[in-house]
Amino acid sequence: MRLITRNTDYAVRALSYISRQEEKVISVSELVEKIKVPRPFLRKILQILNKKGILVSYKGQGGGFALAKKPQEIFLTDLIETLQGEIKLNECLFKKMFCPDIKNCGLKKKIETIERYVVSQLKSITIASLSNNGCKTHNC
Amino acid sequence: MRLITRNTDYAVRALSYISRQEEKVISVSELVEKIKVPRPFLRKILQILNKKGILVSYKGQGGGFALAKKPQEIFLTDLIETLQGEIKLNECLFKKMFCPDIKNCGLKKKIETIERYVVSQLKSITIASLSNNGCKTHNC
DNA sequence: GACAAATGATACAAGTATGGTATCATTTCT
DNA sequence: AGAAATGATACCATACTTGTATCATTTGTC
Repeated sequence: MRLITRNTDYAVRALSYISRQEEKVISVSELVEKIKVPRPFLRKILQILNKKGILVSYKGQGGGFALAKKPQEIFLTDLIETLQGEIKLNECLFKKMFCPDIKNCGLKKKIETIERYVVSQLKSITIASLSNNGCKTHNC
Repeated sequence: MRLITRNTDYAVRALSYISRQEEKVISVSELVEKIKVPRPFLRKILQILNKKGILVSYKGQGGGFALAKKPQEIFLTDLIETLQGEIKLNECLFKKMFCPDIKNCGLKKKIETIERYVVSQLKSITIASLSNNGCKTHNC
């Protein structure tokens, strides 16, 4: 059970790298060379982040990707939700089918509490905070 | 990203049902009928729990499964670890390969903190607590 | 002892998610 | 015109989840 999968991890690395450069617009070629991730997969990830308004893209020669927001405004939760789907730890596996009293389910309540905590913690992590602390080139 | 998968869920239902019966030994046939889960899959799950010492089994006519521990001593973490593997939210995806300073990685530290909280919360959940609260027949 | 009822062991398979590749179209700079 | 970049999209390999199927073994009852 992983909180963060590889596409989110790659996204963090890429965004983190971009945020540390003088030039705003960074090409996929440069990213691939610097953060060592598979090129076609990274392109797919960056295109998704572009559509979601986290990156802006520039086509043509000299083009590439730039941050659409300040690094301190890009939250880890945004990346996880965009690339892995909604953060939802408490999905009841039997829905309305059998469960006679879903509202008072003890397990569900417990997991909802856990989920709220996890989300609040992840929200406190931004690209800015990751770039400034710990390992700068690879956020493992 | 799910904290609890279906096999753990089935295990919870089965153990919870067994804990509420007068008779100690319950057959798979009875469980299948009462908690409505696929028979061969449930058998596989119960066999695993038997090997792990959470259940004891009795072969032959009139046989079945009984709890090997008191309901308040069977923790949700035991079931998750047995059926889904170690609870490990913080797996670094790049290991030693590239990361220059894994010890000080800000993201890793954050996720370790979250993991400790999640595990401590799950440890507070037992078969006993699930049987006594909320929906009794189906722990959704 | 025969038979039925139960679990033990194990191999197989469908469905889904993750991680990744390949290709062609489009835009833009020079 | 041509090169360099992204956009869109189809495809593929692998692993994990969620099962199914089958035969062997044990045990209680007649």
